[in-house]
Amino acid sequence: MDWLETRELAYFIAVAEELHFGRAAERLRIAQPPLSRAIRQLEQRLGVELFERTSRKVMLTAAGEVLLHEARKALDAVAAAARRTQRVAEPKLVMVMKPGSDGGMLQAILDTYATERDALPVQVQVCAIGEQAQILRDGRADVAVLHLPYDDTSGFDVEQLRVEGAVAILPAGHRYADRDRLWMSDLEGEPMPRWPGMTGTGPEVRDAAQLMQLITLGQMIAVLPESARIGLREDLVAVPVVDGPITTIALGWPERSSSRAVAAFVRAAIAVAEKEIRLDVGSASSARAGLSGTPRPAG
Amino acid sequence: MDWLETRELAYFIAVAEELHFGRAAERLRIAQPPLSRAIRQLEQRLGVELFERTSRKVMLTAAGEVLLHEARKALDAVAAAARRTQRVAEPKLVMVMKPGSDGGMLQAILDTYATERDALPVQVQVCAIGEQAQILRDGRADVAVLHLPYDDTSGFDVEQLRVEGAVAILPAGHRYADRDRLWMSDLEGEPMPRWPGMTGTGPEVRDAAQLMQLITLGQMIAVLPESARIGLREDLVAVPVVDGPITTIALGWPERSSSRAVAAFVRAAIAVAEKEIRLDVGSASSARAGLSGTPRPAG
DNA sequence: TAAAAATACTCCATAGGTATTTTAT
DNA sequence: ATAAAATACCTATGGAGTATTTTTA
Repeated sequence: MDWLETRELAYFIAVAEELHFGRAAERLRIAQPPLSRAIRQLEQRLGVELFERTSRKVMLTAAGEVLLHEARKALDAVAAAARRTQRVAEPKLVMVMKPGSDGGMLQAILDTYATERDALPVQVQVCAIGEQAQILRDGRADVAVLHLPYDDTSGFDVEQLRVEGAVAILPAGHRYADRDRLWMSDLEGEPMPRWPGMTGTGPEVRDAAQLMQLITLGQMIAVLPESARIGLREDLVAVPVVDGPITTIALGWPERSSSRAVAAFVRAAIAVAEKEIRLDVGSASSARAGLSGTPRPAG
Repeated sequence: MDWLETRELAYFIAVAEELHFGRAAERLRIAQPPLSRAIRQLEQRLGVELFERTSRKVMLTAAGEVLLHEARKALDAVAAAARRTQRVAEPKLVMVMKPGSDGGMLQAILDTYATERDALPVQVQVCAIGEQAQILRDGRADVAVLHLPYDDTSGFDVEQLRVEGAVAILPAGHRYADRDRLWMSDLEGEPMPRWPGMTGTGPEVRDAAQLMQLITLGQMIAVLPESARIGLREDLVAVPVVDGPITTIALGWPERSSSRAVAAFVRAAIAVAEKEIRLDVGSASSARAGLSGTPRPAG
């Protein structure tokens, strides 16, 4: 054999993440000695030291860091291969999004899609913030609603749907609640949420409901894309932030996809987004830009 | 185990490509029966039929087509994991390009790169036409010079370096050899080369030297990016084709790369390309466009 | 009837387990 | 002294080989 086996990569990742052979073995539900041997063997096969180990501490070498990175990508691809193959049997399109991230376009997209010739039943899967990319990468979903530049789009083809400005979400009684617009500088010093996986200060927030709760309680405020207005609790207000971050709502799908169903979904989404913009011409609150240059799926 | 093994995917690909268990087994250097069993087992594990087989013919099912596509991506990723890990030990940057595809910028890029703090020794690997993407994908190279829209960039991050117009390469005695410019319509009916992997008519051509030879012999002409002028044989002439295809010379590297060396190389290439354009302002023969919007490697 | 895949069986390489030793803090 | 990795040794799963049967064009 001249190839690395999936099992070896999975074992390596477990050890690299735990930095402890015993715990990693437990996680893998095997005993510690075979794991030690497997890693040694992997190192010999690659001709490279992956860990520096003493009896007290396990550390990744530079080569180990690279393999951790690459092995994750490889295992994602292997998992995706299995999932996407199995999904052929039960034809449906799985779309993943975080709650409320569709800017109110989803219903129209689904309706338009349903009229397409290549349409399949759509299963909308709602996930936690920041999870979409991983779910798309390992084959659990076929399409994702992404927010640029926040979500990592590498490895995906992407089509931008809409560009949104920012609004500040404030408790109704906030001193800025009556303002008709704000600047970022107005908000300096206000506590802001920290999303999972992001670094920074402030309390970590897992989802929007949690965030809104904290804002209501006066613990923090947040600057969000303007579509956060949709379905806002009545004890909160949204004030445009003129120089706030611009967000792009986009659709992502696996690179080099050959799925007609995905292609049809993307077409439907673009049609809806373009229709919206046409209705919206002249409004300062919404604009569409930078749409070309992204390849669409084949078919 | 709940994951597919690399071996199973490799076996599957062999059968899917040969559509014949005996030949596939030979290629894999194993006997036919274990291969049949392995594929059956894979089908059972996935719960999906991958082949329709009779004793006379083997055909891929729809699910099989999907798996072939996905398994190739997955095995590329596994191979890349091994190669990139091993390469940490012998630190160098491998750059892959097809001959003459650098538009004359390479020397300057290498010189600029050498002055960067994160620079490593560079090994320039010259490959056949259309091979760059695969070599980058399976980890044999760290960076590639690509020609858009001809090379498939999916799975890579890309930075555009220069946009080029087209020239027709003609034998010195050709009836258009003295023209100072041409239109595509002038060239209708002329025999043109067919590149490997591309469909179309005309004799297949593997590399530029071969192509130039055939043009010299009056067997064909070619429309190429204008940098093909560099080092042109003296028995050939290049005439601008006003409405010919526009080519972009770009640098590609693995998505989500975290290599400082790659990042430095990309910086150097961009610096050189931008300097060239500054020198070139006002010239009609060269322009740079659409540079932004592509992420650069981290680090 | 013949080419090719599937079955039957046998064997052995190796993944994995248990008991123990070594090592570095 | 002790936590944790490595080593020694054993077991058994399952991958691969040979011989044979089944299938269908």
